[in-house]
Amino acid sequence: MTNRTAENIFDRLVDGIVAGKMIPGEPLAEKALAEQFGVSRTPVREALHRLEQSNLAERGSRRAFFVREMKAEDLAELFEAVGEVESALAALAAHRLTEVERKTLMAILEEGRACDDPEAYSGINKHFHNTIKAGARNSALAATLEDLNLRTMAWRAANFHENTNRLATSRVEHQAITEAILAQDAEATRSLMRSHVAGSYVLVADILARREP
Amino acid sequence: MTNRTAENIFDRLVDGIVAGKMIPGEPLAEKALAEQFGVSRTPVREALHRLEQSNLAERGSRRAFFVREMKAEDLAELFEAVGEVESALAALAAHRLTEVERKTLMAILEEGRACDDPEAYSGINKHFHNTIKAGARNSALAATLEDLNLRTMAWRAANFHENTNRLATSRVEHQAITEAILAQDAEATRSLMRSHVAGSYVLVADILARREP
DNA sequence: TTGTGCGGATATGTATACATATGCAAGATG
DNA sequence: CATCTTGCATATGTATACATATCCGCACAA
Repeated sequence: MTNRTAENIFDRLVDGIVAGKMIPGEPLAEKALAEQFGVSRTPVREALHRLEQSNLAERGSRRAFFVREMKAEDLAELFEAVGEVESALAALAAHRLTEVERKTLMAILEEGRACDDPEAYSGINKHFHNTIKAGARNSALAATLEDLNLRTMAWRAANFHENTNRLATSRVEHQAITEAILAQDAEATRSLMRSHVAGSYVLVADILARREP
Repeated sequence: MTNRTAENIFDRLVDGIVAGKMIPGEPLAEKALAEQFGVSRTPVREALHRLEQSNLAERGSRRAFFVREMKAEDLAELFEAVGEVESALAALAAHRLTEVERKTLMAILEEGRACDDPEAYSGINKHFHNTIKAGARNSALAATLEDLNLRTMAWRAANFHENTNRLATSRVEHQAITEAILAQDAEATRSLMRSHVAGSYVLVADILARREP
């Protein structure tokens, strides 16, 4: 009786969209998806509604769902929002990190220094941001960030693969953020984190500019 | 063929929870609600899922929905999150408000000065915050704030009715925030807005402390 | 008396049938 | 020939029937 089917459909749809297999603007018809996944329309409906609330799908006329179009403008807003929320979390973390987490952060920096593979570094990067997010001790804000990040993930992924230059920059910025956190300088932390996220957006903007000239 | 039924159920459930008519911890059984509203389980299911995503309901064992319990700790996190997001929006608005919006803001202050009725002031307060939210030109962040606010609304409402003292304080703080925005001082705006939201929380914390001693 | 296990009751998950609204196309009419 | 109207096709919204898992109570045994 578990909700596994609907959850499963949702996850598969998210994967499809995030991986870019489902093109923005593509219609998400209940019947077609139900047939494709071999289930009835009911769990598909549920998954689509969750997609809408996650802002990965939107509704057009006839109440039909579509993969959400991402205009350059929307993406810029999204990254700005991520920057604001993540920097707020980091500022809180500056005063709230436990000793264990501080050591974790330093260990992550060390690990990052020894890593030249963009793929592997992506994991280290996640660990870094997750540690800060957890250290802020605010689950409401953390959940908010996760929501926002879900929508930028596709772009971040595309980004890291194309650009190894970003790796070195990221390393330096992580270093600076860590230092500010360890110094419990909330305002510096906030400002550095905001720039860090904005920096990761610049590349995305480039990709976007090349796609829609 | 509109989605009116499910939407309607959702709104009514939100109202019920926000108005405090549905007690936290109270089970939300599909069948019972369906009978209560005179519809089938299908739209009720949809409404409950939306409630869950809005964090107004949660699931227990047996996958049943309950009105979400709000511990003092959770509420504190929530208000902190609201403060961070709303202050971020205000900081952005400091540089992005249109001339029309600036004048609106000043008009709202004027209106607030002439208002001693807490009920009416609540509307003016909303208008003030909405103007800033809109002026930030970031719909993703604005939507985030709305999500968070939905969950604090019940407490804010309870609050304003009990305390007329808060009205004068709010007026002064709005004045200060407006001045910072008009001066395009993003950092001052951010800091003032954060305190403003935190201040509105203090009263909620008092109510909470009296309820759970 | 207490603990374990089985079975019924019940609530949720899924499938399907039916209702209804929207869009498109074809035909009639000016 | 253009435009409006009408009807059908199709997709979503809702209701209901069926499947299945969880919980509770009762009985039986240690």
